[in-house]
Amino acid sequence: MTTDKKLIAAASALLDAGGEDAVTLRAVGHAVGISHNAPYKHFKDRGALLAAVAMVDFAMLTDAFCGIRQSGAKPTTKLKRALKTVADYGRTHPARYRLLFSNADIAAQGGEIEQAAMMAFAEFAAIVKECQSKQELPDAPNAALSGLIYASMHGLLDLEASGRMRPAKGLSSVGQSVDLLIQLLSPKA
Amino acid sequence: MTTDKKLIAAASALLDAGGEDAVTLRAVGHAVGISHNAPYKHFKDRGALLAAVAMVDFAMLTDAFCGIRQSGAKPTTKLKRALKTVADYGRTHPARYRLLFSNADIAAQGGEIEQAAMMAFAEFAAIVKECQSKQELPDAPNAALSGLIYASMHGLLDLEASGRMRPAKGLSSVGQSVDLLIQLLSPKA
DNA sequence: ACCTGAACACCGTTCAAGT
DNA sequence: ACCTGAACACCGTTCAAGT
Repeated sequence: MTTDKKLIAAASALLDAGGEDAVTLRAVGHAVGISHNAPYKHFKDRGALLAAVAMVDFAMLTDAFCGIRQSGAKPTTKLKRALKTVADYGRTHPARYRLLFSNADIAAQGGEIEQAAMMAFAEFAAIVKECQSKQELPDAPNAALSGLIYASMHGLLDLEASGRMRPAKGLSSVGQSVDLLIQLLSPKA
Repeated sequence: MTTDKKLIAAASALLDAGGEDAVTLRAVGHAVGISHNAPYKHFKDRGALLAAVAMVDFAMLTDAFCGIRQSGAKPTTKLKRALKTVADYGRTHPARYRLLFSNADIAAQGGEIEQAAMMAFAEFAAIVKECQSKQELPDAPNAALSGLIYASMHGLLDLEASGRMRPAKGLSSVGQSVDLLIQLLSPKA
């Protein structure tokens, strides 16, 4: 494995283990067995290394969505699976999820990262479109509806991750809330 | 004004001016005219100072929601106004908004801050309940529906603030997306 | 009670120097 | 081309000392 890949893998592992603050260049360098400033020969700065982690994960999500879309399941099942994929990823790797969907510095780097994000969204939107074709979701503009559904999912996950989904709020779980949303959005239900 | 209040005001201003990273105890102390470690006599640590800022803002949102609820407007108008209040606050003070709704460390402090958050949510839920009573929103459990609507709003705002609401995604604006949500949720529309 | 200055253990980043 | 060690300008936090 090249040093670049090793650095990305180390940063990814540190994100899972201790959150974004744990990803210091000193810790990353130490994990790979090089000095704390050697990463600068592979990435412009700390932000670029984190963006590289995000790139890998966006590609993974795109693949996952694509696999679900090409499966033989019925549209709403595909949608629920796609949303569950996101929820599982967000819960298992909260710091990495935030990198992809909540970190302004990452998005500000534009270019490759923005394209990777748009590819993942396009796959998601394609699944939503299938639901719309089968009249299982309303006839709103596909991008707007897909964005709204994704944003709802994101809001639920972010509130949960930051400890704001208290049972007292009636938000017993992200899964239940998503199911409620899809049910309420279903035409004529 | 007591030193405590001055520190909170200074931290709040620094959040608006330069984001969370700009709120260093050195900068806060300097703004108030004391040394960089004097704040420790008023707040346990940097996190407690930020939590105090969040407390003030939660109370402000609670008041705003309460005022809207007691107005003579029709329920859906109240709901839209409440959501617009949140959107305006989130856009004008993004760093402070994140403190209230995205910062895990703040929520983890529990106690007072959690209670302040729940009071704001209760006011919001009361407005949603009025909409439900007038059959303008579906007959789902109030807390679950309120949480879902708020989470959607939060997801839209967070994605926008972090630079992920590209027009290409069909999410031309948070306002339009919120309107779409309320329209789609309206029974028999 | 409230504040100060020095100090400690960290950061990201830069740079001269090595191979 | 890739790496190292020292250095710089920051942090949050602690502590002894002052009033």
